[in-house]
Amino acid sequence: MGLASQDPLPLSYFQQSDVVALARDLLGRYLLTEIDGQRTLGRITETEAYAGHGDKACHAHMQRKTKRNQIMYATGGHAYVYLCYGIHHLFNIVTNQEGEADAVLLRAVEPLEGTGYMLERRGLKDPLPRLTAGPGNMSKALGITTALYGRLLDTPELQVQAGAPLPDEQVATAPRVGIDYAGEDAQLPWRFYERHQRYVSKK
DNA sequence: GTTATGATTTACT
DNA sequence: GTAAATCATAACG
Repeated sequence: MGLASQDPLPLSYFQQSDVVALARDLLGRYLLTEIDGQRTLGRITETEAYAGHGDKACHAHMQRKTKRNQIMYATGGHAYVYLCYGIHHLFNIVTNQEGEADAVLLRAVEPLEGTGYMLERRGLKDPLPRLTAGPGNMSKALGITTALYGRLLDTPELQVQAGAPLPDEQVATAPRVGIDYAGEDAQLPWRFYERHQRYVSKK
């Protein structure tokens, strides 16, 4: 099995102030989970940036603070997981400093390790793209649920490793998905994904 | 207390 | 193309 193990990126990485740049930079890096003793590793292929109070698509728009989104106001490096449509556990990484409610939504990974666990969790026989493409599918494959709400991303259970950042020519941008209610902010090109990659939710 | 709804996915016409 | 699934949270009264 294993690729050589890597150290997790330090929490300071997630405390950068430019959430859009960070969403782009996360492409190509490795997301590791070890839930219930099941180790899975995926290469990040799709992300979206949510820019705190000034972003109409963000749960923290206009400084909105609720029980659900309060962790967005913590320091970068916390996990923000919430249940969407009563079914899907969507996984975000909180970024920036305390008081700045920015986050990056992780939407897809390419399976690298523990694919058997991912297939079992998803009820699939083959590693079709939908195994880990799409935020709900990705979380389910990696065992991420709201039980991880507020967890720091520097533990054996949940971490991001350096991986191999993507060169610009392999990065595509697009408007974010499923936020038509956000008016003009729905047009912002804050979705990032790897070109020519099958483990991506939409072209 | 009651109601509306969603940063989605899947199945079906 | 449309619709159902499914429920914790948020908004409202």
